[in-house]
Amino acid sequence: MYKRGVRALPRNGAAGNGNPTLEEVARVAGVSRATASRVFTASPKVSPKARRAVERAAEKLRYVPNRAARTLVTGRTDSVGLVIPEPTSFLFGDPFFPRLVRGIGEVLSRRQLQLVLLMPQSKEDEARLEGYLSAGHVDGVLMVSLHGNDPLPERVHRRGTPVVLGGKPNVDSPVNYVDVDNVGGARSAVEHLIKIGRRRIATVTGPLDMGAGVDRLQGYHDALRQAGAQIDPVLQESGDFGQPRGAKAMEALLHRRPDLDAVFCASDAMAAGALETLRRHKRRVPQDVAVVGFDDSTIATSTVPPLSSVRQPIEEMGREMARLLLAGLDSPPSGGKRVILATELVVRASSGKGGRE
Amino acid sequence: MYKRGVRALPRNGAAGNGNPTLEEVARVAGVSRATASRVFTASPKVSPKARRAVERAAEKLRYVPNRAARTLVTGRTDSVGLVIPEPTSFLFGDPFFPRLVRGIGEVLSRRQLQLVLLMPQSKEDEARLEGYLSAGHVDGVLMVSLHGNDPLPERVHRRGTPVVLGGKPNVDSPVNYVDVDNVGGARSAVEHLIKIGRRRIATVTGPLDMGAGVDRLQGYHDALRQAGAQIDPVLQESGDFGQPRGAKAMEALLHRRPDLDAVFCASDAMAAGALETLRRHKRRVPQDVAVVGFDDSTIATSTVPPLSSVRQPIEEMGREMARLLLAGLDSPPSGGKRVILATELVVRASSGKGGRE
DNA sequence: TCCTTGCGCGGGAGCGCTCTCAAGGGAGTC
DNA sequence: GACTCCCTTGAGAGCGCTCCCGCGCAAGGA
Repeated sequence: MYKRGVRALPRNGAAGNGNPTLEEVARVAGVSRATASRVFTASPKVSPKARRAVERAAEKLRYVPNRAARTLVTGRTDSVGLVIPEPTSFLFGDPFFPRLVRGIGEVLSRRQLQLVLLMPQSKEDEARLEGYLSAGHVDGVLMVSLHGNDPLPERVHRRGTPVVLGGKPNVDSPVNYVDVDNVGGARSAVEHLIKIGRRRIATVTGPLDMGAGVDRLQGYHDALRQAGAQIDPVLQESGDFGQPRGAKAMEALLHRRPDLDAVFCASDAMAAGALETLRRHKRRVPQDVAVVGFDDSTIATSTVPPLSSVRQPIEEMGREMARLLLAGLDSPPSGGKRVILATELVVRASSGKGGRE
Repeated sequence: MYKRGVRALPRNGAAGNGNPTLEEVARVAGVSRATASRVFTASPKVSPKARRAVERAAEKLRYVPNRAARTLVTGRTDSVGLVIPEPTSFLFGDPFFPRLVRGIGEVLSRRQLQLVLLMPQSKEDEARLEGYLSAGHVDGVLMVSLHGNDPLPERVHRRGTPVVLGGKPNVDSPVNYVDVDNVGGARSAVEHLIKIGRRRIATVTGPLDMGAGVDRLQGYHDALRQAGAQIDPVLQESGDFGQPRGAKAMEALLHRRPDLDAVFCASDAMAAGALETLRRHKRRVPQDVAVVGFDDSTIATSTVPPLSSVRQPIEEMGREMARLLLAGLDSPPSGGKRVILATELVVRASSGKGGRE
């Protein structure tokens, strides 16, 4: 005898997981499926009585709408992707990542949107990513800090999915972005060094294939120029945001200009490295050499002396990215919006009183 | 005349987004939808010829399967949730969060699973979360570091969704978890202090409503006991993992036991605070007081002197969590699995040579 | 040559939901 | 009292996919 499939039994699939469906809620509430649906889609066309009945039934059955079914018909997924390229996560100072995600989450959760983390780890992943993002698996995309000129955001944007970048893209692109005022932050750091009487101000830059690296160098130049000072390439050394490179860069700077009296480092980690080197060379900080970092990370308060640093509104950046994306979800595709958030110099002992002015 | 709906036109919804469907791929490939489907579900029952035809058609049309439709019928979502309670993200040293997520992502991406970040930010969010997790919106759940005895993981586990915790739960629970060997790490730190000749070893604990806090204190006790030393409550001060509390706790300890000759801090940030206080009190580190931290964060290398610290395999913890979850997805619900990962003491100047032994 | 075996394939149902359409019924108007 | 209007409701189709069922055909055994 043949084994025969039994048609009447539910198949596997979502039906099998024991979750109540809208159908059941409607039955318990004594209304049609359509009316029950209207309650959950916040449609206004439901009588108070019917609404109450449905709400009670839903509560009783612990009903939770099936997102897949909803997505299938509406075309919305109620989720947004956050793309973080592999190398990025390590460059960031301190609690950058959690703070950013927190800001994003704050705004998204008010709209009941889920955040899907996408971290391509190989070329293969990256190739798949564009398809994934464009296929409607997410309603919008947030991306942080790309190196070089990644074509991905622009491609996805063109395919019609709203995109917001965190950090200025290297190339000129029609994609919306939010950035902190790296130029202004660096400028205020260097202006501060000038104001406390420093004249031979060096800098350790970030990686110059990143917007943040370029802009912080720009701010350094701006401040010097505005003060009528000359820009001396000998006072400039490039780094990678990491502590060891900071130490090495400081070594090189001291070798070339033993008489430098201040250094602006494009990250706190590099500034910590610089402090190390300065100590080894018996330079007093801030008396002989004043030091300012960037990021205002936890490192800044743990060094000796504590680091003056430029504070960035990371949470706010996350929030603003999410807000910009939400605006893009509601209205037709737009581009070219940019939001720049102010930074703030926090002066501590590494450039503070006790100097020689 | 009435406005009449035009039935023939596609409605809004996923059909409107211009993405090709399986139907179209099948048509182009000259096979049935069922056969095309078999190609994408990696079913073996497809002739090489048909398979090639489908693959070519898919490539040509840039076909990406619609996840919602697939989920609707299979009941799988191919995504897992990562739950991070609000207060948590701030407690963690340094690059904890990115490193953990990276480890998780490494394993998940090999299986094409998406990571959905869930950060309940209010009581309301938390209430919704249980429904969300149990309703089949994710195939499994990863959760990190809960305070107190959060009933959520156990509830979700009981409702049939695989769960893996990062960090030991406070209460005894049937939920799988991965943790680093906090007890062993702390023990090795204190044993090291004993070995370099310290006898009055104090500790600044973490929050004692967290597993990590309790276990690190436990390790401190174990090491002392094993060395035949007495456990003196006067040498013990509680903290919160943060730098300011570390500084304050050190103050209290020095006041009570001016003759202490070592301190083990349950986090690097607190150790940095302790160094601050010791400096103010003109204690030399490590000559007068040796200091060891925990986390081996970026702070550890930026202090003066650099901190000895206990290194944790964070990426590996993420990977192991993901692996454990994958195992749970494949096989029937299981519980009670636990994986403890070894830690490693990194000795630097704060407890190193130049001491007085 | 006929029958068995099994592999590959297509037909078709249905997952749970939203949304359009049209119908029912109560209130308001002349 | 008859008619109109609007507010609420239900029926039904269909989103794109997977999987069960059974058919047909080629290969192997008798």
